[in-house]
Amino acid sequence: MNAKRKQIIEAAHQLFVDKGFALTSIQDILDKAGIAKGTFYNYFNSKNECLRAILAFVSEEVDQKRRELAIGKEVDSEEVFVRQMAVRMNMNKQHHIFAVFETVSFSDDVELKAFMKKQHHTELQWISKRLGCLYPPKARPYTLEHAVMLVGIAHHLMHVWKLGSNKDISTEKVIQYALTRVKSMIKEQIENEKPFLPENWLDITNDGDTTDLKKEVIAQLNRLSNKINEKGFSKQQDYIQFLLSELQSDNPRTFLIESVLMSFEQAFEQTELEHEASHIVKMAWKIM
Amino acid sequence: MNAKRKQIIEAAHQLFVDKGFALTSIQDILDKAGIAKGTFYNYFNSKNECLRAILAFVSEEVDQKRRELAIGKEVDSEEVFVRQMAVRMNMNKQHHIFAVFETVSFSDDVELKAFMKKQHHTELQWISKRLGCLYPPKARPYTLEHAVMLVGIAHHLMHVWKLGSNKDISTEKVIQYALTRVKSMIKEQIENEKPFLPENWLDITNDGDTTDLKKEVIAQLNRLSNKINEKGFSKQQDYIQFLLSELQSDNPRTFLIESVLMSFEQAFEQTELEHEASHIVKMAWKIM
DNA sequence: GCATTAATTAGACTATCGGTATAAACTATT
DNA sequence: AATAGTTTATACCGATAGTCTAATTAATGC
Repeated sequence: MNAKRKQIIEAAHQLFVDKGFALTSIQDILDKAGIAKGTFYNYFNSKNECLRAILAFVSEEVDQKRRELAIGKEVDSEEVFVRQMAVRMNMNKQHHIFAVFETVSFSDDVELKAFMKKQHHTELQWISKRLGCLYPPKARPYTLEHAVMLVGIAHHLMHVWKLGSNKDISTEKVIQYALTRVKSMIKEQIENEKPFLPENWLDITNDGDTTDLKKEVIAQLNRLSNKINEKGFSKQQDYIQFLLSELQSDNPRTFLIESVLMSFEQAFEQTELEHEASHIVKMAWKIM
Repeated sequence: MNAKRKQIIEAAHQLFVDKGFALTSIQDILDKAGIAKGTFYNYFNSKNECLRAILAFVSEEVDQKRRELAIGKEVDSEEVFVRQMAVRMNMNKQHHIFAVFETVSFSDDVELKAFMKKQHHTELQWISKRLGCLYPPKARPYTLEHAVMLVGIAHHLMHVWKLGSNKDISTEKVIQYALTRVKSMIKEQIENEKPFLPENWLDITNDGDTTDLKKEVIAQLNRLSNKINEKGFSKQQDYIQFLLSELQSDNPRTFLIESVLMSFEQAFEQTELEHEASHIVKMAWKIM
C-alpha cells in the first residue's frame, strides 16, 4: 500500500524533473505509473499535494546527504560547507524548484505556499548557522544577510552562465566563488554598518494576520513603560506613550509610527534596555 | 485599428499585474477589454504573444524613464544609477516577471523564451555598462559579474524581506545596499583574481546550435597556428594541434579539451598573443 | 448613395486540463 | 466463504486555449 504511494511519487518525480511541474498532467503521471485516476486520488488530494510530498522527500534526501558530508570533518571546513550547499542547489536545479516556487506564489493553494515558504526559510537559517561556524564571532549579526546574498549570487550566476553556454558549470565552483565574494564583505561591514536584516528577521513568524503580533507589541511596550517608570527615561517614555496611543487608534498613521520607531530605538542605544527595545522595534516593523 | 490593439494590451496588462499571467484567462481579457474572442486573435496569435507585446511595451517605458532620470546628471552618479536600476526592478516586481520567466522556461514557446532571454541579456549588459561608469578603469573586466551579483543580491534580498514582513521595502534602499556590498569586492578581485565570467560572455550569440561556433574556433586556431609558425612557440603549437585534432574527431573528449584549454590560455600569458588566445578559449568554452 | 472590403461579433466546437463520482473487479484478512 | 479495502475503467463536470463560421458592423472607394 505504501509501495503504491512510492510508485506514484517516483513516476511523478521523474516527470516533474523532465518536463517541469506545470507541463506534467495528471494523465501523464497515471500513464507513467500505470495506475488509474482513482488510485492517484486515493493517495493525494491534488496534484499540488503530490508535489508537496515530493518536495518533502527531496528535503530529507538533502538533509541526509549533508549529514554524510559532515562525518569526520571539522565544523568550520569551508570545503564541506560548499559541498553541502551544492547538494540543495543541485536538487533545486534538477527539480526546477524555482520555477515551481514562482508559479505557486500566485495560486490560491495556501498550504503549498506555506510549505515552500517554510522550506526557503529553513534553508536560509541553515546556511546562516553554517556561516556562523566559518565566520569570526564578530560577524555573527551579518550571517543572515550573507546567507541571502550567497544564495542570490550563486543562483543568478548559474542562471547567467546557462544564458551564455550550453555546458553546465560545477555548482561547487559557483558557490565557492560566491562565498569568496561574500566573505570579503565582512570586514567593511563590521567596521561601518549595522546589519541590513535583523538577526531574527525570520524567527518571528508572520502568517499574514498581524493582530496577534500587534497585541504582543503593545503588551511589550506597556511592560517596558512600567519598567522605566521610576528611572529617568522621560524621553523614552514619551515615545512609548505616543506609540501606544497611535497603535491603538482606529487609523494608525504608519508613516509616523515608522519614524518614531527609529528615534525610539536610538533613544535606548547604549542603555541596559537596548536589546529589549530593539526587539520590540523589529516586531513592530512587521505589522506595518 | 491600432487603438483596438492598444485597448487589448491595456486590459491584459492590468489583469496580468493584478492576478499574474498564468491565472489570467483569455476570457478575462475579453471581458475586461469588451471585445470578442475573434478580435483578440486578430491581433495576437496566442496569449503568449500578447504577453510579449506587453513586455516589449514595458521595456520601452523602462528605457524612457531611465533616460529621464539621467537628464542633466553626471554619468558617474551613483544615485542616478540606483534609481535607474530600481525602475526595472519595480517594473519586474509589479509585473511578476520572474514568475513569468520561470513559468515560460519550460514551455515550448521558443519565441517567447528567446524574447525573455534577450531581455535579460540586454538588461545585464546595460547594468554592466553603467557599472563601468561608476568603477575605476581597472575594474572593467569585472563589471559583468558584478552586474550579475547585483541583480542576484537585490532580487533575493527583496524576496527574503517579504518572507519576513508584509510591508514592502524601498527598492532603492535594497539596490543601494547591494551596490555597496558589490563595490567592496573590487579591490580584492583586482589584486587576486581573474574574472569569473569572461567580459564578452554574453556577446557571443549562442542559440543552441554550436556547429558554426565550432567552425569559427577551428578557423581561429588554424590562423593562430600559422601566425606562430616561424616563432619559438613550440609548446603552444602542440596545444593547438592537439585541440584541432580533438575538436575535429568524431567523439571529442570534452574533459581533455577543457583541461588543455586552460593550459593553452596560460601558455600565452604575457605574450603579444595573450588576448587572441583568451578570446579563442572563451569561444571554445561555449561549445562544450 | 452605393458597393466592396475589412473588421468585429456571438457562439458553436475541439481537445485538454484538474478533479469528482460510480460501479464493477480484484485482493487481502478474518 | 464472507467481508472490507483497493484498484480499475469510465463517464462526467466546469474551465481552459484556441479554431472556425456565419452574420453584423464599420470603413473605404467610386
